Amino acid sequence: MSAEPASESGHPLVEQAIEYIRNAIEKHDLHPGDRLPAERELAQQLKISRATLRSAIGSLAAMGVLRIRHGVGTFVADGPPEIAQGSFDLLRALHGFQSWQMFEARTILERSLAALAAERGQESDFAALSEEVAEMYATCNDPNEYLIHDVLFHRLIARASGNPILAWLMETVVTALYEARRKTVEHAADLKESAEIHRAIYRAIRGRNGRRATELMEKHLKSAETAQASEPRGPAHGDASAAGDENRLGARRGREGMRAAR
Amino acid sequence: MSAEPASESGHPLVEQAIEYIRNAIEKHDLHPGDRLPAERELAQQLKISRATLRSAIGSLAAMGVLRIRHGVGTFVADGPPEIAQGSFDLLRALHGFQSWQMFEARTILERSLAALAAERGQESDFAALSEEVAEMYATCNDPNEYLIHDVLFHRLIARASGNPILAWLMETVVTALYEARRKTVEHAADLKESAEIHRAIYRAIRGRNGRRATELMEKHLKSAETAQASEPRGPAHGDASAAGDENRLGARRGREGMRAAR
DNA sequence: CCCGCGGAAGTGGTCTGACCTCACAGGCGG
DNA sequence: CCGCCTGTGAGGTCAGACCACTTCCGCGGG
Repeated sequence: MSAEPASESGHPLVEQAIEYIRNAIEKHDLHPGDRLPAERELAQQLKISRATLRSAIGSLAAMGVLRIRHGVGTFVADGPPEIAQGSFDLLRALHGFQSWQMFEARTILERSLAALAAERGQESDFAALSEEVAEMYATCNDPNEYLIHDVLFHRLIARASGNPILAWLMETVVTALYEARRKTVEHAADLKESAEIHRAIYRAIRGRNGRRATELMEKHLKSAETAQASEPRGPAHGDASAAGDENRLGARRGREGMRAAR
Repeated sequence: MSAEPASESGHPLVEQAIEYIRNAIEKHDLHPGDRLPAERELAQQLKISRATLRSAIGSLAAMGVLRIRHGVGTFVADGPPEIAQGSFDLLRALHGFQSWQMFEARTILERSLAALAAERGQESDFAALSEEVAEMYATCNDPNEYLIHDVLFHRLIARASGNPILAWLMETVVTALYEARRKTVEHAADLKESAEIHRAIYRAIRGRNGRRATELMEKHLKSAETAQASEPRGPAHGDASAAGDENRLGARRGREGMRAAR
């Protein structure tokens, strides 16, 4: 191992460019949501070709640090640290992550998240949680709709935990399971029962009973894993065309105007 | 209305290219360590320009899926999933991850890792662990050397846990703490004591005493955090609002700072 | 007066094809 | 036999042109 002196004027030009933007962000010259100068302009400023700058921007975008919008501009990522999901998928393929391993990781994370939420959750968190539970009861006849609230519920717990890092890790793992989950939920016999458990978890958290919240969460995920494991699991599924709706929850990032706290 | 640019599937060309490589990997047409065709060649195969292909490769490299070696070629990443490290650093800067949050995340992960290692570790794992402990004792007078074995020790536990996903998550978090850790260890008064704890953890794991391993690991990380926190280091940004609310939900409008530092 | 369509402006996306740098391997001379 | 040296082929950078997408503003019709 070495020290990677590539900090300032490293050799690869593209790395210098990355470093430049990186510094601008770390130095708070750029904040989440800000727009970068146009490529042509920035390239001229940095005295590098647009192609090179483009590589740098592309890499940062791949890392989830920047968000590029064709015809609009390049922005510093803000909102939910929804990142590296593609990365995780690839890693799974490369290193052969197993399904049970993902569930295990998820369980460990969510278990802790639940405990922390019980410990540090605010009233506002509880209120939001409660609302999601209600939504789940209301949609147990609509698997797809139900799943949305399910995901939201877990995400709210993560937020209530007060630890964005853990929340991010969970999100990363969960995202990889999302696809499969959608299929599982389709066949799920009783979403009603699932809603019950979520409600129990909610109550444990609101009651600041960390231990119980942990246990319930473990139980919940355990059954979820079992349910999914029993699925016939289609191997290849080239995903061809079908209905590629690609519904990414909460990914939409608008400007201040929108958003209904619903 | 003459001839369609022949863009059938996906939208952005670069994404198509990524998808192509991605599929090749997921379909096991490419395995870790393999070398991709030369850029010029591959570009011609995919019927896209080299620049576009280059973007795709760059993104995948940024995600840690590919490794580029100037003058040699582009390879599919193999070995240790050392990835997205830069990503995490940036995220930290972007979302203001706190030090205690990183420690908390790390503790939760390592605690579980230790328990799993105690449960599923193989003799070979124990042997390696034992060896690292010995090395730690042998190097307690050389902080930098000691740290290496320290890291190795934790990594071995992660491996012994049998869950590469958790191991990867831990690695991601730990990497971000590495820099700071190196400084902490410099001032560490008694690495001897630290070695003792590691040994205790090792014994608990080998004895398949998951609970004890968990407790010891927690204790160990707790003291590590304390040690680091006591460091004078830290500009201690007196960032206004001291009230416990680091969550900035306030929308920020298109500012556009950042000019060339020449 | 209001609505809507169309074009201008600006930004990212792609292409071309040339040239540079770096690694590596093999040849030639010492 | 060793070592410099050059050739080959890979990635890295560059320049400038053109395409595609968004947004916005103004003109004309309702």
